[in-house]
Amino acid sequence: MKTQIKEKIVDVISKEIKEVDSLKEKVKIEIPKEEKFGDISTNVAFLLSKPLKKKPIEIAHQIKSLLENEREFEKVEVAGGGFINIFLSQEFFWSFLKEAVKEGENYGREKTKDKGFINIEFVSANPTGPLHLGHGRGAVVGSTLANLKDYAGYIVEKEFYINDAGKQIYLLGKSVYARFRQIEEPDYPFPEDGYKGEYIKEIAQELYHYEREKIYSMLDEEEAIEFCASYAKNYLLDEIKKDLKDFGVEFDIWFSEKSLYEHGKVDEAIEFLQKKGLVYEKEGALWLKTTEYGDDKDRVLIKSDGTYTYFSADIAYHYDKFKRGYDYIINVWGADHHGYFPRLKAAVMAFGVPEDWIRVIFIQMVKLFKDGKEIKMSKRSGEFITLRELLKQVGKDVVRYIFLTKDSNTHLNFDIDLALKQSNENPVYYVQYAHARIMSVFREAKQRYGFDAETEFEADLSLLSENIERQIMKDIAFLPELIKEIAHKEQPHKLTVLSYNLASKFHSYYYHYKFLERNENLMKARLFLLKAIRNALRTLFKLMGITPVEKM
RNA sequence: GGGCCCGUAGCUCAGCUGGACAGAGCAACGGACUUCUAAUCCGUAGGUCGCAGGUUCGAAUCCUGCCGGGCCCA
Repeated sequence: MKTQIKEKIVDVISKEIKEVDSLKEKVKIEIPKEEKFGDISTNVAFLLSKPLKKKPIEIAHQIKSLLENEREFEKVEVAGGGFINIFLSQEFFWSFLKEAVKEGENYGREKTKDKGFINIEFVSANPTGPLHLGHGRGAVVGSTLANLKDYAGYIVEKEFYINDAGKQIYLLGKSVYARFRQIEEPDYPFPEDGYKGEYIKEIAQELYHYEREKIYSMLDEEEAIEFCASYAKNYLLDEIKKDLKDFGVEFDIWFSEKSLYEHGKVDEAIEFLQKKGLVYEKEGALWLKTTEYGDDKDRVLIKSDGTYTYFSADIAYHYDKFKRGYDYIINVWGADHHGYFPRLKAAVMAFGVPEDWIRVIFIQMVKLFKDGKEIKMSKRSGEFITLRELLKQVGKDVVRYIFLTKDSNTHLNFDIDLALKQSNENPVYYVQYAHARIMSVFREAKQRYGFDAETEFEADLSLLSENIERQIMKDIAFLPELIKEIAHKEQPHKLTVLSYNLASKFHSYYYHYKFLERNENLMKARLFLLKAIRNALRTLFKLMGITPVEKM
């Protein structure tokens, strides 16, 4: 809608002021914070100031007289040294209102998926333990971003990369095996750097129960460790999948690192780069010329002992993604990996894709607070609060919403006590309450008047003449565009702001006006508006993965 | 030593592809329930946008230096 209006404005101006065409890119259409500045404002006059060698305010007045004749614009004003503020006509908003009522939780959603084919990889936790809060944050950001891109017309694949081939998995096997042996021989040594969490003992117990004979009959200890590793990995992966599902996160692809080796994908990728002349040998190792693509030094693919580096596996993984034909890919990583990005990007660019084909969203740390104190977390020592525990304590909606309130690039302090409070310190309830209240009004309308707001009905929208009603209509009209902007800029955290603002306007509306009026036409008109609000809220909730509760 | 992120109201943070007096929530203070759910609403107060320069008609926003906190690498 903003783009439509921009076209319109530029078009009208260019009839008299040709210079505007070349500035089109820089023309900004904004939705002013303050009502008195209109529904839409633009900075064109400032931009034209230089080429026309006139004061912005003079140009603004000239433009005003041009725009005033357009019927979409009810009123045009000049203010603040050259801003042009435009008030849109009320009829303009009605079509959006009707659309919101008609389309439910898919209000404004792009109907054709022609924007592109993309992949978003997130969480990708090692299957060596339960998910912690950092993973949770990544899961929320990743899944919400996927929802946003989907809304905006992309075909999105969500992917989880399973690191099931490295040292960690071996160590996991060793740890489980040691706990297993300790059941009969309490003195059996536990590996010094092993995983100390209680869950290791649980897995060992399970193995002892079902596979005791089998493991003890294995002659080679390494074989037993490998068996334990594989068992534990599957066990933990199942747990991870379950946790994610309960958290409202599902994946399309579970990609195994191990499978890369098993299917010779690493060699395949290296060969591909070799043919491009980007690989060389030095000091017995095989190197990739990542410096050709902006990395600060070349990187090893195969070490002098003949083993692959983790980097080469990652290249193979991304080579696989490259061949799948995505328009671009997004990786959601913990911020501690930022140093790794330049070399991966370089390697990926070596395949022949543009720089922005691969994007990374970094997730900063989550610090957990309880009773005003920080709870330090460490996987090795086994001391941490898992995502599961947090979900059990606080609930999915609260965790998702709070994880979304901040830009993923800033540290997040998660205060458990605050999250547990069912009070106005907790914004999730505020937003959900708005939805519940509307549902309550609908129930009441049915009971009192036998009026079912869920069925299709007509309403005289001209009766929605209160100021707050106009404001709400405006919010609803602009919502789809704002969501798409958020999708484009990859800023899922802004969804919370949109939902909070809409809820806030509704709460105010609720307090000041009655919806179940004796005047049937007025009632219908207001219920129509309420239905649009409810659907707009549902649209936002769906994107954020929050439940639209009917009663609170 | 090098790199990345952050520093905005008492607290938690928006705003940062430059624009209208710097915003919100919570906390504080004062008001509003015979009403469709007060998990709500209405109002008051609160800020040298870390510091110093620079670019610009205009800087929280861009550039440089410094200070403070975090993370990664060596």
